[in-house]
Amino acid sequence: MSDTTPDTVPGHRYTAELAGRIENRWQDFWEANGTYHAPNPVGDLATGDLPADKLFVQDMFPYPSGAGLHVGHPLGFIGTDVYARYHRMTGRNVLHTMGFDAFGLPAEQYAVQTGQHPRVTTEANINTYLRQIRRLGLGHDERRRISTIDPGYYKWTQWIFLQIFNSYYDADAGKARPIAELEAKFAAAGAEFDGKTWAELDKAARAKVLNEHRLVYLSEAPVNWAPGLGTVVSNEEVTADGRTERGNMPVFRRNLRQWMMRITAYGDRLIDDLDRLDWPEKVKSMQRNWIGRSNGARVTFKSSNGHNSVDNVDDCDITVFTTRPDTLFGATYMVLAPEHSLVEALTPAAWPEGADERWTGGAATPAEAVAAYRRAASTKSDLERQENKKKTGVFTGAFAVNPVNGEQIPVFIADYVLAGYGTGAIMAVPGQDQRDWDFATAFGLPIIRTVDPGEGFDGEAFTGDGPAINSGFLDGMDVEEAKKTIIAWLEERGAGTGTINFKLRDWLFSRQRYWGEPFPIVYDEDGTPTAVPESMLPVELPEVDDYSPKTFDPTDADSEPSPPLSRASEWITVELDLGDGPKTYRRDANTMPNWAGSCWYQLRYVDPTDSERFCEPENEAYWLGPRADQGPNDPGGVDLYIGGVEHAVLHLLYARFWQKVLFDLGHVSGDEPYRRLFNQGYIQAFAYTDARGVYVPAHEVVERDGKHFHVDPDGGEQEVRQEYGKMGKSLRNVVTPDEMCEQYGADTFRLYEMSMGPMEVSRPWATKDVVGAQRFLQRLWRNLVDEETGAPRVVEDAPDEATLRLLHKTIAGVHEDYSAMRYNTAGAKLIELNNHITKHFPGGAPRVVAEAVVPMLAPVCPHVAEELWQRLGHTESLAHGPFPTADEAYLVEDSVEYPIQVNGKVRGRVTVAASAGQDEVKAAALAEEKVAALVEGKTPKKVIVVPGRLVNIVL
RNA sequence: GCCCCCGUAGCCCAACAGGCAGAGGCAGCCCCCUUAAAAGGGGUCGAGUGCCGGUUCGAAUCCGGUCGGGGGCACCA
Repeated sequence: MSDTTPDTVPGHRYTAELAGRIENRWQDFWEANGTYHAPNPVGDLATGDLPADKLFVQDMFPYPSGAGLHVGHPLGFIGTDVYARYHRMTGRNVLHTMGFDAFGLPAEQYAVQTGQHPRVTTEANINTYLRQIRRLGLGHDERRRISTIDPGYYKWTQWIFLQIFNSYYDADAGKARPIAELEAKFAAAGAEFDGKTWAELDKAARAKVLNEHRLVYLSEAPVNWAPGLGTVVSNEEVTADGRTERGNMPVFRRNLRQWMMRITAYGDRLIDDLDRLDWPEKVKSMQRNWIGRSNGARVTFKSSNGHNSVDNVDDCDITVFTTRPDTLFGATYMVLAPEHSLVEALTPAAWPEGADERWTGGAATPAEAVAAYRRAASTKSDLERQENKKKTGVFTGAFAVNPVNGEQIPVFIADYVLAGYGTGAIMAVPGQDQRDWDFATAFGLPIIRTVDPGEGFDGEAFTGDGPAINSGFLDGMDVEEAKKTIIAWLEERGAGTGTINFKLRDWLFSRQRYWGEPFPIVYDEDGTPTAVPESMLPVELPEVDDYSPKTFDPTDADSEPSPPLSRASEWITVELDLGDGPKTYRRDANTMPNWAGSCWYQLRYVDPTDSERFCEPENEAYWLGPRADQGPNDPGGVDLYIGGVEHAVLHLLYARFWQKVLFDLGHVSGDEPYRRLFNQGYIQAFAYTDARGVYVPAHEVVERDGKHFHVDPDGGEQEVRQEYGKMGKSLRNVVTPDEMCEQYGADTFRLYEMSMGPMEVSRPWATKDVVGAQRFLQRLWRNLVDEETGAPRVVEDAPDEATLRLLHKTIAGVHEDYSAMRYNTAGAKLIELNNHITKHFPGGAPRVVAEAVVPMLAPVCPHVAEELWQRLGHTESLAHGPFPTADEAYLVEDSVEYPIQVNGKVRGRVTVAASAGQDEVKAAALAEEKVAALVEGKTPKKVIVVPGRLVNIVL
């Protein structure tokens, strides 16, 4: 390291130590001068001229974790910064900043452990984070920093919640509307609700009706209950193996009264509008997959059973969703999910005559069999239910009527049918569905093929296309035609309808935690939820003694959530006058999920100080509105949004949903939040385990002959095993940006990260490679500054033609690379140019070259670029340019060297004037010595001249 | 099981739209500087593009198959 031999290093060499001084100085300068302040059209931040050409660049909202940053975290931040700086230098008004998504579980859990208020630890973490990112020289508009835990911010999160609460989805118009309009419609149209008109309903009854239509509503549906966390979580937060994404706790389906957001109303638009977005295909397909739209039909099967146990016989009809209504003639039995609400009503008192032993599970009555099966299913976690692919189930004792042929078919319950998808019930067609085939085989149920699988088919269920058979009036039709025909037939008879089904379910929006936004909702004595008036926002979090929700044994499925806010007795009851005079209300004790704050933060970045509105319309339209230059279908949104792919369905789906509601209600001008999305790759790292499987510090490992050895500080050495993956404390392979800044400087670190590969690619961290970036900056520095004296060493003479050509080629290439986020190749071009300077100008760089190369370096290495710019004699910061432009005159070559291929192999080269026509090139190629020898009087079959590229002679 | 992405020097990566496989960095090697060493300087070596086949005058690039790696979804009716 440089500090070991200070006496031999020239005083003005670009060492880590000098870089550190330069970086500090410029960070202070930028901050003091508001260098990165981007003016708004109106309001507090309307400072300075407003360029028409703007760019909004955004990083995904970071959570300020207590662990601090490792070198992987800033990759995306530096990428957006380079992009922002490049565009700022070319004259655009660039909005780039960073705030914090600061509510969340880790801070709360830490608070529970230490007894410290989560705000205290969160704010400390934010300060650490800010210190770390400041050191990297990110050009953020500091005035726009926001934090979701700030009451000035979450006031508006609550306000948006109320907008959604006070809306319904008008399916005919295909958009959200104020709930007041629906109320007026109900009042005017004389609509009836259980035989009463709107006017006849009392307040609570009206509220109940409206609750059924609101975009945020209270629901009693089954939710994901995680006893180990003491809270419910959304479907998106449950992993495929039925555990919580955070905390890895088992999740159980429980009927609990919870807030839901009606995101399903937007299913079509959320899918269709993906086509208008400039997003990675991968993310789009993940969203399509998650939303899971499928076309099919709902078909109702009448059931005459159940009247033994329940009075209302009509209620026993079973509606199923199917994507294959064409196979209805092959439906030989039905299956309900064990949790299906009709199960009890359907179940008769006794088994029908001769019920199969396999069907009854050996139980004396259907009720016993059903109860036993339901009990068994409910104690299984989702994972267990999925793992066991062997079909289980039990007969309910009931039958239903197949509407196409009047056949009585048995009704089962089985856990291979999911309660939450479709109607929670299916018609089983074993001939065309493998799952049904498996079940039918296990239970001895009939199998009827309704699609001809063709000669020689020896499989089980046939899911392909073919002519319908055994299907009455459908026989002979292909699947597509049969579907159309049967849907029309069903609709005519009122037995079914063509329909679209979504896998997407409504968004469970309440959590039983402390550290989140309180709901701006109170309940009256009837338990009717009412919005807190806007004037009373924000509803602030109360101080409490105990931040933890009541948690339970993680496997205790029967436990009940008990949110911490419910114990804040002072806060929970409140006296309000909501129009009926002062009354006592009870506050909602839930908090919003972590995703709430990040659903709309781009809007607040735009107008962070506005106290009247969440965002002024002029500012919103300028930064986020649709733009004519983006084509006719432009949805608007952030111009470049960079983050990891892990938020593909959670945050990105929720944020799109909120944006669409705000758009429908006229609060914003664009209907998508993020026009262009880009997923950066991850920085990964090697980790090493010794013979015991214990991780050893990665920096103490050396490689020899493809083997890895851990060199103990005491001198011992042992072979270790290499793993590749994440960087993390427990893997003992963390490298921090702070260390890199200390050892090399922030500019070197930035340059190294950007040159490791293209932005989207994941790559391994290699500390030993960082020195390459440092050497380049040292060489560049040395070409412009005398290492002994610190004086500039540029020469005023005009450079030669070849140098100018290279310079302008570099300028043109660097422009392209920066716009395409190919920072690795931009860096390589600058190194190439610098190598040229080193070789040809030992006395110092020509000024014209120096004054171009420094600004070109600035987006990646802003500090050293500012420093060099100043030393070249400039007094203005480089942040807003100038950025050099290429002179076309130097880009066109006078002459071109053509490689000459004979039968595809290069055999020689000729140099001809760039203006030469194809015939001249051809003639020159054939005249070339080695080529002529090969051709030797033969007449070539073909001579291909690719202008500017090569010549290929085919013999 | 289904879907998507990626395989180029020892390593990380370039190669516009099919047209000379190499821009850049690390490591290696040689030389210079140095009493010496180093993350100081200069230079140099290095792969025929995972594998098989096809299309083409010409393939890293397009197509089919195959192997390897990564990711997403997964009883969604």
